[in-house]
Amino acid sequence: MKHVDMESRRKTILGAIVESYVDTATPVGSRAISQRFRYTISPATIRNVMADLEEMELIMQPHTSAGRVPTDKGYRFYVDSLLEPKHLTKEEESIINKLIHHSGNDIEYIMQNASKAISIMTNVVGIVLTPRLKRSIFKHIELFYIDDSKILAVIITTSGFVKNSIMDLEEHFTKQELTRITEFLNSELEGVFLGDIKSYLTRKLLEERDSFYTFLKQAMDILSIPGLFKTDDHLYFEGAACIMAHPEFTDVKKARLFLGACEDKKGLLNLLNEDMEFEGIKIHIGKENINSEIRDFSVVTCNYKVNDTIIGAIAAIGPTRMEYGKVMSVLKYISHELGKELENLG
Amino acid sequence: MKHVDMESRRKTILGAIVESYVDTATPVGSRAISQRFRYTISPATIRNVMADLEEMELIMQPHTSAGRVPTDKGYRFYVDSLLEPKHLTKEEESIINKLIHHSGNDIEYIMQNASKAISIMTNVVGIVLTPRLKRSIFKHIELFYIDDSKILAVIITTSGFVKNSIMDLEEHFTKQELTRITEFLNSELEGVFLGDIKSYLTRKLLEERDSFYTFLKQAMDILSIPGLFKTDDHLYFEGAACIMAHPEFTDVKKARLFLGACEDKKGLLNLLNEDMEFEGIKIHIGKENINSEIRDFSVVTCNYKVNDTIIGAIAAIGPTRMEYGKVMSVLKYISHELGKELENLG
DNA sequence: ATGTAGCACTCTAAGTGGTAGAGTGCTAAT
DNA sequence: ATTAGCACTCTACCACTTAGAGTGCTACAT
Repeated sequence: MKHVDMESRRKTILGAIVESYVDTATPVGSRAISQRFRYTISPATIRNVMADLEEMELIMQPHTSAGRVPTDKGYRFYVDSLLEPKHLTKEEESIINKLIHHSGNDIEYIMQNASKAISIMTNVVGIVLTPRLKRSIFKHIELFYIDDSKILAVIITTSGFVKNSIMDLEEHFTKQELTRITEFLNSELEGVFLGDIKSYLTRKLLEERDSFYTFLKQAMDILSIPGLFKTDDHLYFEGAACIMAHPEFTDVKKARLFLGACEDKKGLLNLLNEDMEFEGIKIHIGKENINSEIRDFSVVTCNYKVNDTIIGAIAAIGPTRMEYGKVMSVLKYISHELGKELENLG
Repeated sequence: MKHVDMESRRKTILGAIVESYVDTATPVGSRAISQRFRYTISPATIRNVMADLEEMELIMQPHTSAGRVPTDKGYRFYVDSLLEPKHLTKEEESIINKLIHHSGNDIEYIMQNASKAISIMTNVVGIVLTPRLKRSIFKHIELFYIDDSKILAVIITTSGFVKNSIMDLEEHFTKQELTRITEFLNSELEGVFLGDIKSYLTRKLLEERDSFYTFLKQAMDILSIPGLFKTDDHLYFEGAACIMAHPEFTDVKKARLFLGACEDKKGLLNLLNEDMEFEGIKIHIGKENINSEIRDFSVVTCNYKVNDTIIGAIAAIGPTRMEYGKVMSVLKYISHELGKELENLG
């Protein structure tokens, strides 16, 4: 038998174990792995390597005389060192394109179809986070007088999102004042991130201490209305029904836990908001998740951009036993297409 | 033993069977019912009645020597003839109030909490349909010039909802024209239902064939942009995790079916939109549902109103074995509170 | 040293048989 | 009309057995 670097063989075998387990969902035994290598390595040898891997806590046995199952740590190693990017086929890409690019101009519908696309392609639950307004760039604002105590503010971003919000004000503004404030804000804020507007104006306020002051103050009062820059923190979910086909959910308790994890909107929202900051794919495997609801499952996230600005995130959540490679490439592709579609909207 | 009208005793016993089954989820036997009546009726008598009820297809046996289970028809009879309105306790009302009235000004959040309230109070999945724009009354419109080919339209309704939509137009409008059209629409459309605007203007168009014609035509062109009056058809769901505690879902297949039913947004949307037309509670039990996805489950719906106009619907979906009385009163109460909350927003 | 065959051992999953108990329908008595 | 009694049926559960998959260890081959 060829002399192979031990370290590298361990890796290969770990990879084989992970892939086989992901595929079959049954603990994988030495024979099965040996077969995978066309019997170029005997089961006995593989058993030895497996014992090592088990010592390293990369795999474990559900019980004596069962095959091995990857641990969270095992998946982590696999994902970090062994995962090869998996390319989507033309057919797969075309399914995704159909879902994302033929959804009309309705953002709701696009988001829903994007999450559906994730779910269909990966067989786990797809999640899409609506574009974060704070990450969008100011283009235009209009303030309308509705009645004595109410103003409607409409903000348009460069990427074409529109946010409006009705505000109760104790202060009374005349139409002229509103027009002046509108004009001022439009000339002043062009190109500023919505999330930065407050600090931007505050800085301005400190610089200019002359007659301009009260005016600027008025503008700020209006803009500081809570909820004006708040995106509707909406998560789109798809695929809960089909994920129940996975053997891990034959036990209804696990199913409940999983649905609980999906309904923990706050936890997922936090995770997505955090991950969004960084470019590309992020993977959270089982106990790596801080959030207790999710600790039995894995979440893969990916941001999406509009005009090169990170503006939102998509994700997949499922059992730790998932096709990480496939999920990664699907998310990458979908985030890209979703970004393009949103650019066209704007 | 007292002589009791046969027909009425059948009813009483059917009621007892339904209630017992709803309560325990196990087929109910003659002994159990007899006990329910403090043994004033013997098990043997009850068996006779049960045989009758079975002949009438109101109850059935899962297998010989099991107790009886209500059929869809049985539930229907129960709901139509036996159900007594169940009042909510002060505590229950206060839980609901907390969820609905302390959600701030964020509609998203209110809707989500309303569906959560349904789910928590009834132990089945709660659904809330966003307010239908078409059922809202026009208050105000503003058209802005964004750039050469784009206009932003913002419509405000009397109930305080705001809808905006960016429109690509081939025709070019000057600012003056836009202002004139805006003014025209605002004076003309006050008090008209958004859903009626098109037919309203068309009628107008037929009446007035003079110089006004082109002007009116322009206005219509703008308003006929698809999606302008389209509500985001959004359904809020809550409670999928907790519903899995029901014994009907120990079989994962049933769980899958149920989640499938919940993900059939179109079907549910249709159902809610239809039911919305009629005042009050509507109940769809099992096979009464046309939609195949839902035929194993029951849906209870209730519209909600803002300023006496029906504007949306809420619902509960769960196994046919559900506490119909409780669900009805919870939906009634929540629809009322939700309406009030939305009025306050406007 | 490294790899492999053989073997005893362990544990699960699946099948079998037997029993208790819940529930029924029927009949005869009140 | 109602009910007590009884034979009958079916399930759920338990104990038991067995086949098979998989392991770890040891001794042997390279």
